[in-house]
Amino acid sequence: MLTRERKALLLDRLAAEGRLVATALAHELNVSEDTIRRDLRELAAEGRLTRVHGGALAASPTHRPLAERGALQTEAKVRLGRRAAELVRPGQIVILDGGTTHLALVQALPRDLRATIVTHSPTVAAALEPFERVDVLLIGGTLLKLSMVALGATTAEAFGRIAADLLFLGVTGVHPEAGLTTGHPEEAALKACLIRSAAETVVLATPDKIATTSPFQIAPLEAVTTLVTLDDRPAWLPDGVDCLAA
Amino acid sequence: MLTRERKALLLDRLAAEGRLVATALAHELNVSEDTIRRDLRELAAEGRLTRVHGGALAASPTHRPLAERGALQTEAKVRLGRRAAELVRPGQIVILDGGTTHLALVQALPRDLRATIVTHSPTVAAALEPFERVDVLLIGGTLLKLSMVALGATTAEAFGRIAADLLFLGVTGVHPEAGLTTGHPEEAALKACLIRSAAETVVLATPDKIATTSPFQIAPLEAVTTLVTLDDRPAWLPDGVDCLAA
DNA sequence: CACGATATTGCACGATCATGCATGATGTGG
DNA sequence: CCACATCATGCATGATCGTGCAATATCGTG
Repeated sequence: MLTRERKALLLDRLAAEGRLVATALAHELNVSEDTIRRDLRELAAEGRLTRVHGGALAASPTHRPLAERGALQTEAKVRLGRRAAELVRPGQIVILDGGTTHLALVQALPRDLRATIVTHSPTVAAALEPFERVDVLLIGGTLLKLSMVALGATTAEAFGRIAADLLFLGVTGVHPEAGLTTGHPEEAALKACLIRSAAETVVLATPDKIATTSPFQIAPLEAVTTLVTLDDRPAWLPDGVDCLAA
Repeated sequence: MLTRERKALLLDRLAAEGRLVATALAHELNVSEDTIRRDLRELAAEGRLTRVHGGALAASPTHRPLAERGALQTEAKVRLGRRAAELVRPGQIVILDGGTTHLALVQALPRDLRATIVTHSPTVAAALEPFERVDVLLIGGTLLKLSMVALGATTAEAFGRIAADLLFLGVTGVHPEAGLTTGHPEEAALKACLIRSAAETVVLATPDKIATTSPFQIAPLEAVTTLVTLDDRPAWLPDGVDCLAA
């Protein structure tokens, strides 16, 4: 039996019976208990069920709407998010910028991740609700409706007091000469603050953003530590910048 | 039977019958009384029930995770939200506390409302996205997963700098003697800050919160300007407090 | 086809959890 | 005050868990 097939069967069974018992399933499916435990652990990390001692129970239903909203994500963003989620190490302090791409990133994080996430996006913060072991630091400010992030002097000041390990930065343009750009002047200024507050800067760029520019510059390309894309590394990317293909 | 499953069953039974008898449950579930006692002890430690000699009684309601109660976006909350939304006048500065009831309030606001809304709940902030003419001031802080609101010194300080016209306050208990109460000490302290930051305080109370208490007091009943309920005005409500039936 | 990379599985190990029992303490009702 | 039920605690036992490791299968690529 295929692994994915077995996992699907586990979820079906869970939906039907409301609970799963590891030992019974191992015997029934003729695999070791280790394998079943592994399956359950992985499904739990995806938030599809709740792991308990001896088996698993159905996940609390409130966390479903998140999964549904995830359906509106484009394939590209989901892939970028998954790849980027692998960059987060346990215990790190991570700044998450706003935007649907980073929402996809959140959805790709393992449910049992232990980390501190700093964000000025209420949408991202709300999506972090199911992650019990993640400490969330919400940065306030005046909300910009267009991109749903907090802006303003207090926001910048708050980020100035933070030294994070990792920053996931949202941009609307990545260009050989213009560097990182976005469509709103205050947002650009704040994003520059974010870069200063983190040791490493990761930019997730869907193909439509590569080699394009928006009116307001955030920083030169050299400010980026890692660029995550779907395609191959652009030739014009500076040597100091890593490039990961999702 | 799985341990967690058994605990869930105990809570269900408690909700249905209002009390639990240890010996009877031990016999019924085919486990020793020690096990049942252990379960009850642990559930009591989590605040999900009140331990008494011989069994357990229902605990004061809902200082449970948002996830568990949020699932039921009940008719009651929608009605309360609709009634409360009528209290908001154009141009006002309004503080919105967290909680599903206030989420219902947001849904009931007119889409063309022009106002400033201040909130420390990312969930509420996210729900305000479609309101183009509403300015949203997001207050940051450390996010409490249980109720999904920002807490901490910076949060309180930020509210201290605000003078709002109207506050919609979330509580888990409205009681003639204990006053307004909630299930988390820091939350209670912050809610007291909110009251000081607003000229008028409105409390939306579903029937399960009326005449009940939670462990931590926010303020006496006199701090309330208007109480919005589903039923008639409670007799014990101080004279200075208005009461609206939704 | 050959080769390395990756995924999957089972096993071993020490750690943790759940359970029932014994014991002495505490509460309850007469 | 006594008899009895209930309780908390410590302990032993077996089940379950997570991790690291090795064997095998599968995949991708040249």
